[in-house]
Amino acid sequence: MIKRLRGTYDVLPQDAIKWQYVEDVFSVILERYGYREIRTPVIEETSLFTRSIGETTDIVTKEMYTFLDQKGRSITLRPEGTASVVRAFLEGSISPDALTKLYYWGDMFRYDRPQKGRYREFCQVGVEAIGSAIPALDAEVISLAMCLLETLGLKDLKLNLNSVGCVDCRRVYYEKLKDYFNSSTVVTMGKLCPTCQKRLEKNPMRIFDCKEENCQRTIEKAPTIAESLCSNCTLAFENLKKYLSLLDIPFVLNTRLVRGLDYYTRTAFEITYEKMGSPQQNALAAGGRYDNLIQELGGPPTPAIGFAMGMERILLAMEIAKVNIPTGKKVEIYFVSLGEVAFQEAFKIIDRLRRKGFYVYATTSGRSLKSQLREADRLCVGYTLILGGDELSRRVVMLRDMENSTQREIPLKDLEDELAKL
RNA sequence: GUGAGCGUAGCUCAGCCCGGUUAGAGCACUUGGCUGUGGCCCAAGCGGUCGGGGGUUCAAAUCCCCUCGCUCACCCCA
Repeated sequence: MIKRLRGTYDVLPQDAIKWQYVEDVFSVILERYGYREIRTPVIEETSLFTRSIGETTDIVTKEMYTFLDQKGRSITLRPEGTASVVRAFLEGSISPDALTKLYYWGDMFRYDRPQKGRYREFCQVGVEAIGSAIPALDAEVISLAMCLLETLGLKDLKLNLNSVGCVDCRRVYYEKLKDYFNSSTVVTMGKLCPTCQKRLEKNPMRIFDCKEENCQRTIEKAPTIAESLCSNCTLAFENLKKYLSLLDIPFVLNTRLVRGLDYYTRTAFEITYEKMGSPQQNALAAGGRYDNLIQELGGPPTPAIGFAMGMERILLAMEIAKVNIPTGKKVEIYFVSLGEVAFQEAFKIIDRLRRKGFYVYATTSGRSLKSQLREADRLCVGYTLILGGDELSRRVVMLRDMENSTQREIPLKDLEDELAKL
C-alpha cells in the first residue's frame, strides 16, 4: 500500500473542522486590521530564496526542496512566505507609495527530520506590512499576532523581543563578538564547538542559538547587541517598547533572540507557548523587520515588517490548552428506506431536499432498518425519515425525532414545509 | 546528518525476556436475540504476509543479523 511521504500528514475530517475554525477566526481578524489576502505560487525560481533568506542559512544550505524542471531551470518549493510575497509585490506593482498590508496562507516545504510540531510540508499564515518604518507599525503587527492567538483561546503567551539592528550596527557588533569569542577569557573557558567556530566567521550572532553546554557558558558574558545599536535603531526600539506599553502588551527582552533568516533588521520577535511539549518547538509565531530585503530583490528602498505563524503548532497548542471549538448547529436528517422500490423513491426525494438546502444522509445499499437507524445514531443526526412499502403506498413518510424517540407521519407533499419548521 | 524507542486485526495493545497445539483481548464493524425502529445488554461472525528479507533450530511473533518504515529527541526552525 502506498503511504504518505515522510514529514507530511493528512487532515482527516474530524481535524479539518479545527482547521476551518482557525481559518475563519483568523481571516476575520486579519481583515479587521486592514490586511488583504495574497496568494502566490508554491514554486519559485531558486534564486529568490537563496538571495533573500541567505546563502549560509540552514534553510538554504540543507532544507530546500530544489529540482530542475524539464528545461533545466532550478525550481524550489517555497520554504517560507515572505520572499514570494515581496516578489509578487514588486512584480504586481502594488501602489508603491502607500502602506501595503498583505496576508497569506499556505503550505511551506523544508527538508528536515520531522518531529512533534515540525513537518516537511507545513502550513503557515503570515502577514507583511510593506512601506513604513515607523515603530508604531511594529507594535501594531505584534498586537495583531497576539490578538490572533488570544482570540483562539490561547493564554499565557510569551512575547520575546529584540532588536538586531541595521547593517551598520551589526558590522560593529560582529567585530565586538569576534573580539570577545577570541579573547583570552573565553579561550580559558574552553573551546567553542565546531559549528560555532564556523558561525563565528559567518554570523557570530547564531552562536546564541547553540545548546552546547560549553558554548552556553561563554554566551552568558558575551556583549549584547543592545550596546552596539546605532542611535536611530536605539530610538526605534525605544519607540516600539513605548507603543507596546500603550497597548498593554507585556514583553520579555531577549538580547539573544536571533532569527534564522538573514534578511531581518531591527525588530525581531517570537511568541512562544511554554506549555508546549518540546521546549525547542514552542514558537507559535515569529517575525520581524526586513528593511533591506525589497531593495536587495531589485525594488526601491522600502522598509517592511511581517511575521509567520505555524498552523500545526497552533493546533497543537489548542489541544494542550483544551480549547473548545464551537460547532455550528444545523438540522441534519438521515433518510432510511426499506426495499428497492422505496429506495428509488427516496433517492429522488433526497436529491430534491439537498437542492433545497437540507443536510441529508442516506444509506447507499439496502440494509436492515436496524442497521440504518444505528448509522443515523452514529452520525448524531437530529431526525430520521423512514420510507417503507407501507408509507410509500399511502404517500406518507415517517419523521422520527432521534432525541426523544417520537415519530409522526407526514404526507410526502408536505415534507419540505415540515422539515423547514424543524 | 546524529542518537534513542517502537512496528502483532481497521484502532489501542497483550504475547517476546524463558522458542512448542488452530496468535489473543478491548474498541470498531456485520448479523441475530427484538420478522419495520437507534443508544444499553447478551451472543455469534468478519477481520492477521506477527513491517520485509535472511540465519539458527525438529520447530520462530518469540533468538541472531540485515533492511525498510514510523515516532521522539539533537542540529535548526513555524
